[in-house]
Amino acid sequence: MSANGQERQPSRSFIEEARREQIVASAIAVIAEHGYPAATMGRIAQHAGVSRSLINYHFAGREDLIGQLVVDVFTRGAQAIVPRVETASTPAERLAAYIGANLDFIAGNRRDIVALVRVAAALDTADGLPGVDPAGADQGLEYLRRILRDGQDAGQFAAFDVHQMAVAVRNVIDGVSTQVATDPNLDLAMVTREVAALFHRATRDTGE
Amino acid sequence: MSANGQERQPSRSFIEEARREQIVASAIAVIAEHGYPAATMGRIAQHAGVSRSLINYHFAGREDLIGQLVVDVFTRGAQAIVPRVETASTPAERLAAYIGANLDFIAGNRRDIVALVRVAAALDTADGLPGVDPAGADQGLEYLRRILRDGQDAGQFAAFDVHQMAVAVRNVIDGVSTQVATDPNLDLAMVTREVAALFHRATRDTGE
Amino acid sequence: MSANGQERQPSRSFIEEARREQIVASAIAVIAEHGYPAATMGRIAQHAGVSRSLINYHFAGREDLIGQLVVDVFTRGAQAIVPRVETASTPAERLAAYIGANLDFIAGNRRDIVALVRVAAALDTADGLPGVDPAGADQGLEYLRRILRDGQDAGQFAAFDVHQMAVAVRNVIDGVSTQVATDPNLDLAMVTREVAALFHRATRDTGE
Amino acid sequence: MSANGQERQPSRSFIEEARREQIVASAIAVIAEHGYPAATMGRIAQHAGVSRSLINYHFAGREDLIGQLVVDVFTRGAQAIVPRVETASTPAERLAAYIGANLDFIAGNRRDIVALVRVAAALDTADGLPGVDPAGADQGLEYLRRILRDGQDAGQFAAFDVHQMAVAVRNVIDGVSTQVATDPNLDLAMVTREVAALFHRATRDTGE
DNA sequence: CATGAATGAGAGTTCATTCAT
DNA sequence: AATGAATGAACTCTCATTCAT
Repeated sequence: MSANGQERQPSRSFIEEARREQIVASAIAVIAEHGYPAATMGRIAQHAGVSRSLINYHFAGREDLIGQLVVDVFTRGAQAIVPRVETASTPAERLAAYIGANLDFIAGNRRDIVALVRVAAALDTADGLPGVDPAGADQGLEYLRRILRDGQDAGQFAAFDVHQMAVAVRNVIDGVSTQVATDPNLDLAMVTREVAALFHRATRDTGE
Repeated sequence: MSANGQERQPSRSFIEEARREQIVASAIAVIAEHGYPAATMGRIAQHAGVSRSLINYHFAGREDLIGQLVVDVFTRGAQAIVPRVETASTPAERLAAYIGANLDFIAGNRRDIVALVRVAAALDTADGLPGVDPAGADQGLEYLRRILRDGQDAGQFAAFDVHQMAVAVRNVIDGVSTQVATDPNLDLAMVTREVAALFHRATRDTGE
Repeated sequence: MSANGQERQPSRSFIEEARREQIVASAIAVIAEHGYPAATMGRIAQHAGVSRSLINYHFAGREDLIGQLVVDVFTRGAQAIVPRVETASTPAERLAAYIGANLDFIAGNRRDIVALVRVAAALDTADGLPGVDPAGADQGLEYLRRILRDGQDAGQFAAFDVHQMAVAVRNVIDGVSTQVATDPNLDLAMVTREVAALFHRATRDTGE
Repeated sequence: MSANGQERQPSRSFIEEARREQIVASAIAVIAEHGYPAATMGRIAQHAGVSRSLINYHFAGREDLIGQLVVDVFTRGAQAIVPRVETASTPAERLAAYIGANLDFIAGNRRDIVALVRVAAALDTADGLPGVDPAGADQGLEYLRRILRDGQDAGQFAAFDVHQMAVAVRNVIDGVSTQVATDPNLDLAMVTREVAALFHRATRDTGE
């Protein structure tokens, strides 16, 4: 029998958990280095130094593995970002914290982010696949929308469409991920300042 | 002897040109409807009502076909956008015109844009593929950078990093393409107003 | 595109028809010689001297190929048997003709029969697969039942259960196929006499 | 060191014997319910509630397990059938007893029989496998042949070929197993009467 | 200009089996 | 006595591409 399965076994052995993480890490590495289409089970296994079968032993299949990868990076991202946002008090500070925390996370997890972006691009391209967005992404967006809505309610932000502004913020952040994928030497500190300033100007209420 | 080839044969017969366009159009349709991974040569051929072999006769291979697709949409986009930008006089108007023209083109060519976005996502992911960006995209960015630089030189725009602002504008615009791919009923007129306003506020010099 | 497909194309090219028959023949040969489980696509292709892909080009998949095999042998069998039964006039003669024609067909098509029997055994073992029986086999049985029923109605046959007798006749005949599969030197002429005599005695009305 | 092996270790511990029977029973259950091809080691282990490895610990391999299954059912069958035949005195009665005992055993052990039939079908199909027949089946047949030969010697049976008649009897009986596998509601009492009557008429000497 | 026939490479998955613990 | 972890072989199928016609 395999160690994975439809029915979640509540407890996974230590060694299994380690292998799963190792394999997910290999998937991230291969995707970041060679691109999503090149991330075949064979290459991932090779990178992990294990047999192809072992991946199918620990995961229900390719889809399951990729799904775990997304959950993995997503979860770590949320854990890094949310606390920082929560420490800020005013909406404007929260927005800046959101942007800063996101870009810091990108800076500290370049490969993971590159992999995530590429997977996301490939997944929402798929025919019938629900991808990861409907649940995860929209939940992330809502978090951002709330910050913006709070700012408008507090009279600190201008009268823009909250959803479109949130989408813009996310697109710019995600775009930085892509930049990172292309240029490994990108000065993320500078980028953070610029992006934060951009949206500071774009959101503040100037009484116009 | 084949009619395609890396080395551009200066003249292509009328019927050949027609076939090429027909096939590119089919590729666009299939990618837009079923996603990039599902866009196999077989399905594209089927949609075009021709044999698979014919695609290989008219194009040097899959890569060539996709490349032509990108060039095709890109070229049409540039032809629609540049003239509108040129009619505007001040940098702020030119920026607004750039955004408006882009989103109008997206609105009027939803399927082409969806296909382009999906291809781009898959391509910059590819291993050794040069993609289409290095040449095309950077050229497009430079056009945008010049608008912004002119605005700063004229003292109308604030002191932001020109490259990062240009990237942000493009990412927001490209993000709209993705939104269009997901939600076919998106109100693009509203989106255009919001995006234009966003970058108007983000770029203007407020003397701060 | 492949030459097979869900939608039956009414006309198949000559060369295609030839290839299909050749591949089916190879499948029969491999199954007869090495058994059904050993009849992988690879071995069938190898026996036919073609590539594995070609089988998938001409057939929709393994299932389709095996299905064609069954239909093929079944059809040839019916064409060999029915006419001979029809020339007989009395039910007893028709029953004898049925048995004789069946065993003659088995004798003349040993390998095909062996393959058919093995496939049938493997198929009706499969979990959800309808196999080939529901349609084909029951239709064959009904043919036999009619002969027996006619004999009873005409007062020539004893009062046995028609269905069970028909099943018995078929099982004995199919058993001979299995014997043939095991012992290639079986004297089928003798077997034919014995089986015919057996069912002659078993069916005739002795007024008991 | 494993507890199984080709070389029979004279004594098997109690617990080991219990495990072996449990596993064989699970194999029977899985084959009867899901068919032979679906009866993988994994599914058998799962049904038995043990690990896959344990099966390989108690048996020399898949082949060994299946072989034990056949021997198991075969042995139980012989133990149920032979005594009943031995109580009968005349050859005709013995033949009837043989048929009746066989069908009764089938009736009382439907699942085991279904599994046995399916395994047999798959096995005599196998490439190099000796199957179980050469030894077991022929021994069973010989038992039947002796009954028939005795009947002819005693002048009670007609002058048919003893081997072919024996084969026919077995095929009809085995065919009933297949019927049982297909139709769980089969009226076996009726079938027993019909089959017994069939071979009574087919074997008796009518002085023709 | 266009096609049908054919191929080879490679993908994901399943399975019986082994081995250290 | 029993297991979890791991493997290697094999299988079916898809796809871009080639070539003779």
